[in-house]
Amino acid sequence: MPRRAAPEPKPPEPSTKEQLLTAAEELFCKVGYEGVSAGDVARLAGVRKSLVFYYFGNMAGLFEAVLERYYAAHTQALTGVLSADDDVRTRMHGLVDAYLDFMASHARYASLVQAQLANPNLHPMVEKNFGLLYHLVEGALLEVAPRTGRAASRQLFVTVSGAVINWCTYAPLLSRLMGDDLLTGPLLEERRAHIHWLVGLVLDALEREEETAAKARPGAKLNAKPGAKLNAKPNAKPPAKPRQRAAARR
Amino acid sequence: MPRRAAPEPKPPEPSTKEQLLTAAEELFCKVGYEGVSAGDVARLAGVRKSLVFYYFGNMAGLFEAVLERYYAAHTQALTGVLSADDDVRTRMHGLVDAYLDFMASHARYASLVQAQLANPNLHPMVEKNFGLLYHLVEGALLEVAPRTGRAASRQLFVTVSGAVINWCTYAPLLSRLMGDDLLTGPLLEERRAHIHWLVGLVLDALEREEETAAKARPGAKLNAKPGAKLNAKPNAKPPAKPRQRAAARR
DNA sequence: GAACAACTTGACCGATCGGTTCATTTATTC
DNA sequence: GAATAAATGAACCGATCGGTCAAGTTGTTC
Repeated sequence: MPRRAAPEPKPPEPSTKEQLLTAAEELFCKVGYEGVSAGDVARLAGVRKSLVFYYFGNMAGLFEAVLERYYAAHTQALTGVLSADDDVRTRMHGLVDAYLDFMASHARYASLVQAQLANPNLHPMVEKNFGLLYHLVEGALLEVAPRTGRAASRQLFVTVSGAVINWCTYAPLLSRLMGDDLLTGPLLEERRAHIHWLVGLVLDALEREEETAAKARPGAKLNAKPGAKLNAKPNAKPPAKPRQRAAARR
Repeated sequence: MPRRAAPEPKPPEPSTKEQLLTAAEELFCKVGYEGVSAGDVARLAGVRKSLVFYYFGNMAGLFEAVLERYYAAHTQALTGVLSADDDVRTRMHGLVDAYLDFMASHARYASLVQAQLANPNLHPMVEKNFGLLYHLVEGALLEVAPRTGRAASRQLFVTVSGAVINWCTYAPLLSRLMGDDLLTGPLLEERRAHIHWLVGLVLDALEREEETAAKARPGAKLNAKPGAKLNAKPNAKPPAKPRQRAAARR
């Protein structure tokens, strides 16, 4: 049986380690960290249980390796959009597209991560990556949203990220209620349109509130962030640019 | 040691069964269904492990009993608001208040339920209760929202329910990032105001779309739901009535 | 082909798991 | 206070858990 492919460049067969990672990924996503045994993982990978400990030391090491693999893809999927120098509106719509595409294609992870986020003593790697995402997005939102109040940037973060991730975590259940798959085809596109619509409504309202606040304030007051302007038309469709990746998928 | 209070009306001390239920509730919420052993539950309740099986048969029975207890409170918390004959706007704002109050005070459950919802082979009791909530809320939303499209009632359901529940499931992590508790005090009230604001934005937009659609359609077209009107002023603050419970808390 | 490292196997360990069994205690009823 | 049923404690079971270990196989390098 072929089971090795260390430095040979020709046959890129998955190594035993990768097979274990893939099997662990599937099981962790299906039943959570607890509830998965080393024997389960090894059986699904078609190897012996002891190899789990040979490659990863213990179950926690295996879990970390799976998380590491996931967050590498996760970070790579979002960094481009978040670091672009477009205006906030474009960046937000781009983030929605990138985040939704990534979560829809890694839907099983969504449940795993959300279960971890709810865990009171969660893994430091999860906390680190979530905090990174939080500060990036909330920081971008601060350009157009106040720090506190009903439209606070932290509130928008939870709402928008939840709008993306909950669609994916509820997918197995909702697909049964709606009679079609939520993560591909028209229902995913409907979700995409919904979140873009919602983000547009919110940004429009923020722009209106900023305008009335500017009208009420005579001179140059020092409280609000200066020059924070949305440079796209109110509730216009998201610019065509970030849609290209979305159109490629599906 | 006092450990029984079957038909005696005088001392309402918690029975052993109730002590086990409470202990199980706490542990299930903390580490999920998997990851909790019968010995753990019994130890926390201060009784022997065999009593778990004496009262509940097996671990699955214990889990069902905990879920049953939870969904009874959950249903009772929402039925009043959902069955009221107020207009849709009032019902939606009332639902937000009731749901947010319930989830904030049962925050540990939020994680448990969300982890269950993400489970591909979830418990029938969870599916039943979620489906019930879905059909109730989505049905109410159908009075003002279309069945499909970017503003579909099903889309609004996921967005709004996620806006409530994610605040509670992310609470342990976000509280660390924000430096204050998310589930009590000003941050909870900020969340409440945010969701009400968001719901107002959405209902206003739906009203506007309905108006322009009615203008574009000359006679009495047969496609849309007739007489579906929001009978409150656009983006007015939610009526004072449903706030009383919210004001009573904290 | 000897030496070596990387990889793999299968047997094994103590601990804990869900669950059972049974004797004992407790409260209730007559 | 005897009888009875509910409630409880303690020991126990087979299975499985995470993890270890020594021996074996395989490919690489001289």
